[in-house]
Amino acid sequence: MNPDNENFFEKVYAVARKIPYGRVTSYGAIARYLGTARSARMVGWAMNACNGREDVPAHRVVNRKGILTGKHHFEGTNLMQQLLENEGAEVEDSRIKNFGEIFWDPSEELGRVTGDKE
DNA sequence: ATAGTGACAAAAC
DNA sequence: TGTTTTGCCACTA
Repeated sequence: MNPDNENFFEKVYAVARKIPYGRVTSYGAIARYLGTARSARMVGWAMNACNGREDVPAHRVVNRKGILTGKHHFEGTNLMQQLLENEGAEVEDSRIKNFGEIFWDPSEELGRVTGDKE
């Protein structure tokens, strides 16, 4: 199946699901991987729709500052933060302290296609 | 088809 | 230095 066949949202979910445990990424990173770097807002919006999708770890997706911008959309007030801390992330004041350490870039980890990097 | 929105991002002030 | 504004693209009404 071609991911292109899926809607933009589905693509976002696909990448979000690929986020490894204890890692986080930014909306822009996902958007860029999808080829729509300027639609970072769409990524976040897709997350909003993913509210009912437990398959999508939206709590691992934050803005480029490592701030849990979308925590307001979760059930509790700090549910998103709790989940991240549970995964080993150092979160304080709704912000990931070691964001730069656990940051996971899809375009880097997933690598592009062909597998032939060089 | 038009208008409005939205969990971002980066530039401008 | 922090705050404000625009841009951006895809989706919904």
